Amino acid sequence: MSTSKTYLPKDIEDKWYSYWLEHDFFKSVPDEREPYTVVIPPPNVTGVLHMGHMLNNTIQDVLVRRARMKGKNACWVPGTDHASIATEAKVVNMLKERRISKKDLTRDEFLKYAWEWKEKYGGIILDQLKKLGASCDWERTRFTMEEGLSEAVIDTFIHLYKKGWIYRGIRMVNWDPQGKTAVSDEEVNRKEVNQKLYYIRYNLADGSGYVTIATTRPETIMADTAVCINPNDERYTHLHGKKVLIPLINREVPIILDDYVTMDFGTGCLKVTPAHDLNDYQLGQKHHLPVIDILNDDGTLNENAQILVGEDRFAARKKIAVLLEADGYLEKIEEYKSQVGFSERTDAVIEPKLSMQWFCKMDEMAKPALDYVLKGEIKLIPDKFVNTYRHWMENVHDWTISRQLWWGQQIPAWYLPDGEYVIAKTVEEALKLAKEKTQNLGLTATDLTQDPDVVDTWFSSWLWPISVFDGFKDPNNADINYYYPTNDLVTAPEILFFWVARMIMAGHEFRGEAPFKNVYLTGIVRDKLGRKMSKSLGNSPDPLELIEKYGADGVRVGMLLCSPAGNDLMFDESYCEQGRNFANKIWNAFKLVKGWEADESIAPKNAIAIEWFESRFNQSLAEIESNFAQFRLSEALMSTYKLVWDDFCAWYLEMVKPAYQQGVEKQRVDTETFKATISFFENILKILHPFMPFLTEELWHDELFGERPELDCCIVAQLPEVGKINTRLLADVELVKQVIANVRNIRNAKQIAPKEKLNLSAKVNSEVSYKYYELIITKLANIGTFNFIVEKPAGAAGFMVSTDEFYVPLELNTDPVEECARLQKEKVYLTGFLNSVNSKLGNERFMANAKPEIIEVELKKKADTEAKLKILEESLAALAC
RNA sequence: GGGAGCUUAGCUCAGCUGGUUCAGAGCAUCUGCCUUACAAGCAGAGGGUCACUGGUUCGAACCCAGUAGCUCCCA
Repeated sequence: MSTSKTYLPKDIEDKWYSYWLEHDFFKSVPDEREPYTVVIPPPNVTGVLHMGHMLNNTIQDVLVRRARMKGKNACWVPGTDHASIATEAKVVNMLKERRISKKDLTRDEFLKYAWEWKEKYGGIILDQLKKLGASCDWERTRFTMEEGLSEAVIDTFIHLYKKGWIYRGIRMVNWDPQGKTAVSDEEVNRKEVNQKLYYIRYNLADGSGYVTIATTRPETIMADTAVCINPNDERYTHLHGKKVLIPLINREVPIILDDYVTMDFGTGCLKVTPAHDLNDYQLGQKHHLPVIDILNDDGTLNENAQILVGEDRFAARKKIAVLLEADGYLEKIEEYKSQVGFSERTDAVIEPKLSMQWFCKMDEMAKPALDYVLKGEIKLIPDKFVNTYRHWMENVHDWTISRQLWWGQQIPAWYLPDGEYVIAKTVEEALKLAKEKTQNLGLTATDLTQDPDVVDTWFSSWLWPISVFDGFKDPNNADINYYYPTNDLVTAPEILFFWVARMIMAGHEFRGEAPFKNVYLTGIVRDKLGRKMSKSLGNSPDPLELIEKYGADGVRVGMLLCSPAGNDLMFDESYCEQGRNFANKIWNAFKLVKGWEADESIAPKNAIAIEWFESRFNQSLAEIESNFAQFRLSEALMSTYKLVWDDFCAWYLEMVKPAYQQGVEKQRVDTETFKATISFFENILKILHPFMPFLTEELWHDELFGERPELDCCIVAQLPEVGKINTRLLADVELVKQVIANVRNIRNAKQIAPKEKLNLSAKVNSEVSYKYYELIITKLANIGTFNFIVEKPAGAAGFMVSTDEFYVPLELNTDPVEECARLQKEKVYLTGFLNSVNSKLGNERFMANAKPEIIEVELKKKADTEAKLKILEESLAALAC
């Protein structure tokens, strides 16, 4: 082991990661132990590691490593998501660079390229997770589009279709003209955008005047099939039953009446465009209006528009404004703010579009999925998300599951020449069904065409906790029976509905059981200024560079230090720096102890320090356990941090550390101290391991801890159990620490060097036996002689700890005036405090209502304060001031 | 428009059933130290009208109402 002055993570991280892999420490197979299962939220196969993944996977790894160290059979299943839209877009771009157009390829040719791309670039992210130390069972790595998982998707589709929960229909969908596919409501982000509101005149067909309508989308007027006014609008009664001409193309459309129209918005006249607006579509259905679709799939205008054919919708908007203006149809343009939908995947403006799509009914599945959470069978952490979850589940819409893409599971619907369809897993089965359906025995496979669309990616990831254990293919296999339901799911709140809710639905439908017990929702990683980390802002650090700079352990600690459960975290590199410094602190504490050697001939003298640290350790351990039980990871880490840095390094090691012995290679300490310290250190390594796996594993194997068999590794060490806690000792040592701090303070104030010994006199008025702690006090406060007195000495700097008095005789006499002022100030404070306590105790209603314990506390406050005041008075009298 | 949440030290956050010596932590800051493990360190210190206004209570950071600001979700 190197003895460098600082911890150098680079040398050891790869070494130990490989060691763990080679010895199958991450591997899990069912056995008699209790399982602990986590399935990774599968990152996009196209993805690269970002800060959100870092946080998410650090948390999962801490939980998994802890479970492993608690003797559970820990299984963390990794994998990736095929991410239809994102991946297909990447492949299309790759092809573009090679001057190949998707249009010129057959489906099979395209998929060949896509798989090629996936093999080459996909899954980089999983290798990156290894750098972080993720202890996934890599042999279980799954991919949502691999054969078995795709089969599960198809079976699920058929199952739900047979139940009548999947149907086909013409609906207004959210169309992404860039991805050229429908997307679900959940994949549409609404943003407020500054728009223009165009006021356009429509001439009445009979030439008797005109009406003015207001619209943000003038390019769609050619798709209008009516103008609508509110029947109660008195301004327009003269228009009832009339017709108007659409400007520029002069097509005649009726004026219809409906109280849907808001009279005070715009002009009170609404253009009705059923093909390009959801509300207009509903209005059109009600009034039996025709539907004229003037847009192509890519957002350009088609022949139905008659003018501006081939122009993009936004270019057309500008151009038509010019045309309308030129012909005198444009009355005015106003600035207007409104919500516009953007595609989550491509950020293109969503176009409402009528199309034939597949839908999955949600209402029946939502009910039981809601119950799991409301009844507490699934816990959401933090629980504030329960409300959000309920709200969504009670207002759930049917799920648009078809996507006009090739990368994904192709919908198992087969169309017959007459437009009818059958749902079947294979073309053979489809043919059989088709023959039954049509009674036409002459049908052949070539008469059937499979639906070209694929299902939404979430339609495969909602099966993830089941499908990774092959629970569809083989519903009774050993893995699924052992690992399902999983324990904890760690994910981002933004996919609570996309993914978490639907997994619960699928879990209930296909296993009759919730897929997990706890859902830990992490915050969003933001920068110091609270902005979301994003590529375009360039405010996201590269996680791998951070690991390079601060070590994986440092970064893990940094992530957790700033991640309160459920709140967004304002990430800053300085947290990683703190993590690195912590690693270094541990490294150096280790170096200190490694420089020691047990010597039988030295009499043990640190029994008190040892007993104290043992109690302190157990106290912290209890705290850490309770924090973990409540998923307060950040606080569990902080308790650990303080235990190690403050209690172990700053106090314990300083208490027991031998004075420097010159001329020896190793510093000699008594055997008892040596053994205790090593055992403490080993326990500290254990509780640190889930947070800092690499450093702890490295130190674990040092010869200081003795010879270890090959498989005796920190990663599988069993966490210590909470042992006995001597609370009296802990309380006493707190007082002892105060004595030491006060002496140090006097040193500081009087500019006395730490090396110079001081004398200390104690006038003990309480029950505390300071004699017992003499060694600790003299060592840590660097005291020459420590004696006990009954009379206050003259010319000494004094301080009080609880009701005990301490004096440090100084060569330079203390200034009596200064001392007097200090005591007076103290007296004023204590008198005020006593008054407030007395008034409380004198209050009849307090005495009548407060709990007895509280009254007791107040009485003790009173007694203590009175005792202190008495001592103060004596001191003041002695100083004659 | 509907709903949820937040506001405590310069920053990030704890503060559990209203009650433990005038509200805690980490970081940052200030002062002094290169003290034979660690300057990525050590010792010590300072820093708060618990967003605001009112109410309930013997007692409020905590409960209630209102106000302001911020965040998120849904339409």
